[in-house]
Amino acid sequence: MPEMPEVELVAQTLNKLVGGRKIIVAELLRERLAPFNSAADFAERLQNSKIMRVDRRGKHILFDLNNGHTLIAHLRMSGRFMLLPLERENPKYTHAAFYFADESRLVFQDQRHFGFMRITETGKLHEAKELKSLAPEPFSDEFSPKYFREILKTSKKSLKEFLLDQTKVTGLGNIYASEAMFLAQINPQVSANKVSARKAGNLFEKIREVLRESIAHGSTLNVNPENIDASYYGGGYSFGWRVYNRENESCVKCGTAIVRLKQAGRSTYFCPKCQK
DNA sequence: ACTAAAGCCTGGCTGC
DNA sequence: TGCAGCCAGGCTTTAG
Repeated sequence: MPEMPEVELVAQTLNKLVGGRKIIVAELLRERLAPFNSAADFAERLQNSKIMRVDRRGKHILFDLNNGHTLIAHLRMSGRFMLLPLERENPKYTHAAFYFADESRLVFQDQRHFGFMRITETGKLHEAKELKSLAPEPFSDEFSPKYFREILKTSKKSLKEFLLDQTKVTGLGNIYASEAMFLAQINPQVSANKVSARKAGNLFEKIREVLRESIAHGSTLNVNPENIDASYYGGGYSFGWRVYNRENESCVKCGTAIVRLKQAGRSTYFCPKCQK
């Protein structure tokens, strides 16, 4: 569900809330959450490990443990973390729980069961299949206008589908892909390899802009530990969408009705006048 | 090698 | 009020 800015904020918040804390006991309550680790293995690798820090790669959250392991977690559509006091019961759809010495616990809750976790050796983290084919981080030097122009040339997919491909560009999801194409005034149906160098350069800037803007909005929110994803469910950025979820509403630039179309089964929103 | 569709799940909303 | 059908910000797997 969340895209890169939301995952970034969740990771930052987790780092503040549980970074430096030691997991006394871990429970995998739904085995399929971590299909590559048995429940026993999962519990054993986390037990008595200290969370050194919490980071992000793409839309993955990484818990760096002091025992040579890293817990990879992906929220997918509906996953969320909550830090609960002892007296609070696990909410419905709690699939994992990590207990700390003060008896508070971090739970992972996921209504739609799409999220997943995996514990891997930190030394082999870059080999993990979830991470190894991800494109460079959007704010890294490696993700450059030149990289972006050249990778665009390799794909005949529609620009929208291309932007959602995490091996080409990492971090964008359905919302920010639409938003970035609107700001860059490019039609989402154009083939990736047909985007001109000038437009590609512009889109590159707009991708960074929407991500930066969203992080800035979310980070001003007061995040409730019991709902660590509050930054995007209740957050301010959803009010700032220019085209996303605005079918038939007026374009903020020219007043034309925003159009929704389906690409690869997903909704894309765009202004047919501004994005010819 | 590509692309398209199905699949994983639950729940909320819309329209009849 | 009930119910069918559609929708959901992600990603993988299977079929073609």
